[in-house]
Amino acid sequence: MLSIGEFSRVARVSTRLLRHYDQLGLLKPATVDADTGYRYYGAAQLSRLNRIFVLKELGFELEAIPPLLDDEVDPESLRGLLEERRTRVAETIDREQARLRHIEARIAQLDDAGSLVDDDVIVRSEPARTLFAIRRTVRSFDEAKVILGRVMRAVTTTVSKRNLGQLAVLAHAETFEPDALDLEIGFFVGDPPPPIALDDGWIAPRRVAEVHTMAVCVRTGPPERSHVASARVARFVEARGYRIGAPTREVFVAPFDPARPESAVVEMQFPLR
Amino acid sequence: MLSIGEFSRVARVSTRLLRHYDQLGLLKPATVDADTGYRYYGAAQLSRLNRIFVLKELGFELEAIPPLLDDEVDPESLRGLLEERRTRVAETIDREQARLRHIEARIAQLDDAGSLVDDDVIVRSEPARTLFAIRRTVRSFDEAKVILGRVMRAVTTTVSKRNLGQLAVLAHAETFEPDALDLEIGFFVGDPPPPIALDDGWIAPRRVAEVHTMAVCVRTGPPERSHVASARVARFVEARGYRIGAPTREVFVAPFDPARPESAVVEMQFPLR
DNA sequence: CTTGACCTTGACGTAGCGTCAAGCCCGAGC
DNA sequence: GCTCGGGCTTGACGCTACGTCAAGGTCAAG
Repeated sequence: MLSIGEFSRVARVSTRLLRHYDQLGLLKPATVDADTGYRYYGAAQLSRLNRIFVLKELGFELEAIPPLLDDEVDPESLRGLLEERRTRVAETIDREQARLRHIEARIAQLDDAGSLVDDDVIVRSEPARTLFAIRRTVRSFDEAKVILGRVMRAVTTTVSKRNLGQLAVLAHAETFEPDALDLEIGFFVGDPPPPIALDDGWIAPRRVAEVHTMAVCVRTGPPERSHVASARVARFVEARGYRIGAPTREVFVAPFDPARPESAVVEMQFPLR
Repeated sequence: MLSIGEFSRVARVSTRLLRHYDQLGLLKPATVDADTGYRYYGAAQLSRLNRIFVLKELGFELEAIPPLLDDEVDPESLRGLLEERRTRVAETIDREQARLRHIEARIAQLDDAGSLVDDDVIVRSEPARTLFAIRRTVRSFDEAKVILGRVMRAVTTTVSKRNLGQLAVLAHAETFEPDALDLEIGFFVGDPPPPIALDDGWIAPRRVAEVHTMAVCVRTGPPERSHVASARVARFVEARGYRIGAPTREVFVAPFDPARPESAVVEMQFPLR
C-alpha cells in the first residue's frame, strides 16, 4: 500500500488530483483508514489512473469516463463517442486556425499601417428575416432620402410598434454606380403586414434569406459617408481573402431622425463569399 | 438611447453579456437612470462592442481588453502581445491535432480489434534523475533476479530511507537477446551515495538524462511477462508512427518482495523517437 | 519523545457568461 | 388614468478540472 503522497509521486500527479478523482469516484483508494481518513492506494491502481489519462487525452470529460473504464459501453457506442469527439476536435482546430489567420492579418496590418485601423469589423451570420420595403433605382442619395422619408411616414403610421423592426436599406448592385442606385428601402418586421401603395410602387413584405458570413461595421453620419466604412470593410475583407457580395445592407441602429442625418448610426452589412 | 434589451437585439448579444461587460468596465452604458438603475446605451456604442469582439476573437482575455480599446498600448507592445497570442494559438493547434491523431488511432484500433486493447499506455516526459545501480550482462532472468536481490540488500542497508527512490532495471540492448541481457540494476536516489562494492562490480551513482517522450504502461507479475506489456506498447507506438529507443526501464511501483514476484507491479518505460 | 513532514476536510478562485429567482418598472392599449 | 404583460434590476449559483491556501490531526525517523 502506498500513501497518497507516495502514489502521487510514482504517478507524477498532484495529491489534489487524486483526492479529486476519489471524490468523483474515478479512482477510489484501495483502502481508507476508518480512523484517520488516510487514503492508501494499491500499486496496481496506477494502471487505472493511466487509463483515465488516456481517455482524458482523447477529450472525454471526467464525468463520462467511469462507464468507459468499467467496460459498460459496447464497441459501437464507443465508436460513436469517438467519432463525436473527432468532429468536435476538428471543429476546434478549424476555429483556432481561423483565429491564427486573424492574428497574423492583424500583425501584418500593424507592420503596414502602424495601428489596427479596421478594428471594428466583425464577421457573423444573419438569420432569415422579413423585410417590408420598396425597391427603386435612384440617381442620388438625396433622392433616396426622399423615398426614405415617405416610407418612414407610411410604415410607422400603419405597422404596430412592436411588429416594427429596424429601418434598412439594401443596395442590390454588384458594382457601385453613384447615379443609378438599385435600392430597397424599408423596415424589418416580425409578421408580414399588408402591402402599402406609394405614388410609384408598393411597400411589400418579402423574406430575405439567411446570410452565413456577413461582415459588419458601424458608421456614424449620413449615407454620403458610407464609403469610409466601406473602405474599412474592403481592407478587412481583402486581407482575409474573401470577396464582397450583394446585396449590401445599411441597418439603422437608432430610430432615424431625417432632420439630423449627421447623427445617424448605421450598421453596414456586407455578405461575404 | 436604447434600453439594454433593444441594444442587445441590434447587437445580437444577450443582456447578460452587456451587464457583465458593464460590471467589468468594458462597456458602460451611456447613461444609467439614477432612480431605477436602468441602463441606456447610445447607438454609437455598438462600435465599441464590435471592437471588443474583435479583440476577443484574437484570443485576448476580457481583462486585457480595456487598455487595448482605450489606445493605452503602443504599437510595439501591441505587436508583442499579438505575437504572444500567435504562439499560444499555434500551440493549441498542435495539441489539438495530436489529440485528433490519438482519436483516429483509437477508432482504427476499434475497427481492427473490436476494443481498446492498449488502453493504459500513456506518453509523458521523464525528468533527469540520479540512478544508483550496477551494470551487468546476464544470461537469464533468474540470474538478473539474483543480482537484484544482492543490490536490494546492499542498498537498503546503506542508503537512508528518505534518500531512496524506486527500484529500477534499465535494459540497454537495442535488440532483445534473451541470453545476453545488458542490464543496469539499482535504485533511483535523491543525493548520490558513495559507491558500494559487490563481488563482481560496483553499485555507483550516475545521472540519467531527461527523456522527453516516454511511453509508459503498468505490468503486474514477474519479468518473464514483460513481453505482454511490451507488445501493448509496441502496438501503441507502431500505430502512432514512433519507434522505441533504448534504454527501456522497468520501475517498481511498490517495494519489491522477491518472495512473491507474481505480485510485482512494474512501470515499463520506453523512450520514443 | 520530538519535530518536521504528511495527511485530512473545507473553501475559494478560475473565464465568461447562462440561467434562475425575487421583486420593481415601463409603456401600449383601453 | 389604469392595467397588465413584458422588461429591468441585483444577487446568486453553475460550469471544468483541478490549484492553492488554511486550520488542524497523524506519522515516523532520529
